[in-house]
Amino acid sequence: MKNNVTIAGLAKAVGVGVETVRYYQRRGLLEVPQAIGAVRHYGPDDLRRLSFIRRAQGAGFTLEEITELLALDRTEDRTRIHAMAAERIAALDIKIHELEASRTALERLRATCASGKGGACPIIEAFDPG
Amino acid sequence: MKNNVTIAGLAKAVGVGVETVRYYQRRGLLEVPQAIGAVRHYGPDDLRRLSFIRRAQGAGFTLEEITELLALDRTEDRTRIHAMAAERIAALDIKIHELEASRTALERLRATCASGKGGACPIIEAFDPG
DNA sequence: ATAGCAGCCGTACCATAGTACGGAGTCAAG
DNA sequence: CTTGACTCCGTACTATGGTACGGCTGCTAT
Repeated sequence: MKNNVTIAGLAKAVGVGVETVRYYQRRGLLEVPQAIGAVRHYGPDDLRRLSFIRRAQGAGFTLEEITELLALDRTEDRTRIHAMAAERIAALDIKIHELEASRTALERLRATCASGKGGACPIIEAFDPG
Repeated sequence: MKNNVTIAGLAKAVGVGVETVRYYQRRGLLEVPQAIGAVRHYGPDDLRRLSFIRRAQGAGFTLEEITELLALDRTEDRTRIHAMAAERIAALDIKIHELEASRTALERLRATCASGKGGACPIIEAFDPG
């Protein structure tokens, strides 16, 4: 488990900014590693943790929830983890359906307004039956 | 086209707060109707417009984009409308796939951590192959 | 006619998730 | 042994989309 990159390397590996990493440290999502000399060095653990944060955000968890998930990872409170996962899946299902409905409405709008000219292209009505 | 509700009625009809309606007025998304006496009254047009704003938000348009859409509704610039719809559909497709991938990962996590006790319940790894 | 709720207005404040900035220290190469 | 890039740190600022507050006024019911 060699610790060999500094903050910029870590950030780049996950596609975030240095300031974002520091922000996560401040919020307690990432721990601040021991400095070798005056500069911190990061290893694979930090990388996996940071990747996880990003993916969890993609799943719709807030940073606060992710903080809790990371804490749960240490305690292994399965009940709570299970509940949080289930809750998020339910929210995702709703969201996905909403987005699909929006997509349908937009597709309809696109089709209606595709022809060159003349006639109605009713934006406001486009979402009505959605 | 009778104008018969005040701001609270309008807000309630769409499920937003009065302050939100006022906020949209300030941003130019909703026009401020003529006051009858000192109080504004809102009609079906305002209702449709406000509903549209909410639905468009649901489709992922920002308030700024919605402002543009509402302007386009007057000019009927089909090309621009078409482009905005297409752009948003593309973004929705990406988003929907992301959420579906997240859902799969969460489902896996939920399954893994469902059993009562013992063994790993690896939260951080849950999203890895996702 | 008067209490009290609604509406109106401007301004201020909130949450979330960063992003920027400026100064000081540090490390590695030329 | 200096230059330049990078790090560290605290603080401040940003964007987005609201939400709250307080003073004033005017409509309505009792």
